Amino acid sequence: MNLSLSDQNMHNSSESCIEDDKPDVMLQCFRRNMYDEPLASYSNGSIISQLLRKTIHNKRALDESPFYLSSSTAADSGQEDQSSVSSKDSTVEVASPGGHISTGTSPDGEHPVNDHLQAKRARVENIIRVMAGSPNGKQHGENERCEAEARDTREAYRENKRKQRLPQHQEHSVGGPVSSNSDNCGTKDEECHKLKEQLHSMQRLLRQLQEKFLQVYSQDDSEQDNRDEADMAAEHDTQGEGTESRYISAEEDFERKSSRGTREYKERMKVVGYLVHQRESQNLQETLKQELSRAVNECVDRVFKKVSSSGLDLSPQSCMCSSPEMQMSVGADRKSQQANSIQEQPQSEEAAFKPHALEYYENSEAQSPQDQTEALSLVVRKPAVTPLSSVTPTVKRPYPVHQTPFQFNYSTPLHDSQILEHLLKYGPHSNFGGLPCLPPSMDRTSPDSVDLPWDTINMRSKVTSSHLNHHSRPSALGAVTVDNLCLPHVKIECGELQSIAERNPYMSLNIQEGLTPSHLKKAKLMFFYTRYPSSNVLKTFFPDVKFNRCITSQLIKWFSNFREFYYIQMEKFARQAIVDGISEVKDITVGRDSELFRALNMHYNKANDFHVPDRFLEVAEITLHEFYNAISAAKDSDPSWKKAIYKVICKLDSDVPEEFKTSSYL
DNA sequence: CCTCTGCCTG
DNA sequence: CAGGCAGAGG
Repeated sequence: MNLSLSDQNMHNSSESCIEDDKPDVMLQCFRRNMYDEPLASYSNGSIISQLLRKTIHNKRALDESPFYLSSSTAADSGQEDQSSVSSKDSTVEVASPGGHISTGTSPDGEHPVNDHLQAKRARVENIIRVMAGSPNGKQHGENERCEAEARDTREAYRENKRKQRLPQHQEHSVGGPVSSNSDNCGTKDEECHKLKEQLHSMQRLLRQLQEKFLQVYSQDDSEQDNRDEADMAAEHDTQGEGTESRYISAEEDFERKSSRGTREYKERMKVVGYLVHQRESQNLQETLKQELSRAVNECVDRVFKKVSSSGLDLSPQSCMCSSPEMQMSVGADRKSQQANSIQEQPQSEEAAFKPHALEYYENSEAQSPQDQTEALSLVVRKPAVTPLSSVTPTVKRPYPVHQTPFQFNYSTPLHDSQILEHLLKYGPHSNFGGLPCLPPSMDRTSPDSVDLPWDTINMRSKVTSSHLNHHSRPSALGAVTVDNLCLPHVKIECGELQSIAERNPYMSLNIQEGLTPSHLKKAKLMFFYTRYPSSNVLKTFFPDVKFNRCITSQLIKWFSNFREFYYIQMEKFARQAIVDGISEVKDITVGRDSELFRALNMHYNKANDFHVPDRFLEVAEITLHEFYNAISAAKDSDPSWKKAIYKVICKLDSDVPEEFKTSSYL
């Protein structure tokens, strides 16, 4: 966004770049001049250049975003909005030359190629060294030294660019002659080896930084939540208007929660992320985490603001947000992603990934759900977007299973990336298994020992089941992963979520035009409670469905079909009982081991991960008795003999648990 | 009339 | 499961 004049000039002038004519010529030139040539001279140049090429790709994606322009992108562009990084630590400086550092002007462009190569090489080395040099962010001396070195290399870089654009434009740049430093010594092989080692150490560092960062943040945020509220309010007052400032303040808010060292980690990780090819995905993760945390912070603020103004109740109970399952969809995504990263070609995915995350922020403030069409079409194949308010923000996925209830399978460890993926696709507030409602103490208990606040529903511990864990057991993994995400321990009531979802196009997308397999599964489970749900009940329990005549009748039809199957089974088993010579109705019972129950369970609860309420067994037994009696009494000769039974059964409906009302209950 | 239901069929 | 149909009920 804040392209300075000189920056634009750079773009323009670089259009004369020999090899490329694309809009991103500068990048192209940048790449070729800064990286490819010199690195190609190394034996492992291909690796590095590949890495750097990916950096360019990244940058391109980021270039479209104001958020990254202010910080991350500056590293490569050599230009930056000073104000946007003024609060950041020196680490950034390494990558962000700023406008005031003296740069060598070299209109003549007569530098020997050797100096060139060395300068470029030095730059890469410096950046790497900076990253590896002080992982704890306390070796300031080292930092400064690196900065000095980096400044030199930056100068080389600038000079390089200038060489391309200056033949015509005699830029009035300030600065002295370049000191193309070549502090390196040794052969190219040594260089190569050094680089390799540095790369490895950087990888390790990145991991450490990630961990530390997460720790620090998750520790801090709980303590600072209250203070941050006030801070945020003040900040909003003092800072400029507009969404952008909002987000900036959110970022600062986010950063305030981190220690200074952590901030340095973050900055370093940004830089490293652009350099280290192998850590590409991790870098993406980090970036996404930051952005997501920002988003969550903002949402929290909104919620609290609204709460404080409306005096709403934030009781955790009212927010039994269940976990939407992602199931195979996400699994597939995940797999493909992993496969991609293995094949080292995740660019396309990233390209489709980051921009969306950004759009999410860009649009979250002003855009109405209806306006959001383009951006999401990439993430979501289903174009239909309806503004219906929904309790649980979920985004439509490119899968027929819409609503993507997010499933945490115990047998499947979740990675941050998966959570992030979910967050990105379904919004920060798509439940991670009712996270907000559960006490932190439950978070890390063993999944099997978790006692969930479910009265009527108890999950059967079918760990191996890859199917729906319909009813969550939400917290165990969900909360943990959220912790790892450094997300604040948000306690958001569903109503608040809804209001957020209403305002946030990205989160209101889970409202579906039509019914999906998830809805069908939910309906089947509901059948355990009610055989004859009224349309009102259906509307109540499918809040994420945009009801119309067609949808309603379809849902009703479902239950009609359920009943049909149910009664067929009843009749079948009743007749079987008669055939078996059972003479007493009392001898007919329906237990969980009975064949009848198995048949029914197989139909309505195929995954067998839902604990069927005892009441359903009672009703089934009663129904079976009714059929037995009727058949025994030869009433089945009457064409409408079943109707009497229906009348009895329809009175046995019980209330569907409130938990089913959660839109993404499954 | 509309809604809901059940039955039949594919 | 969904579509079509007919019938009951408001």
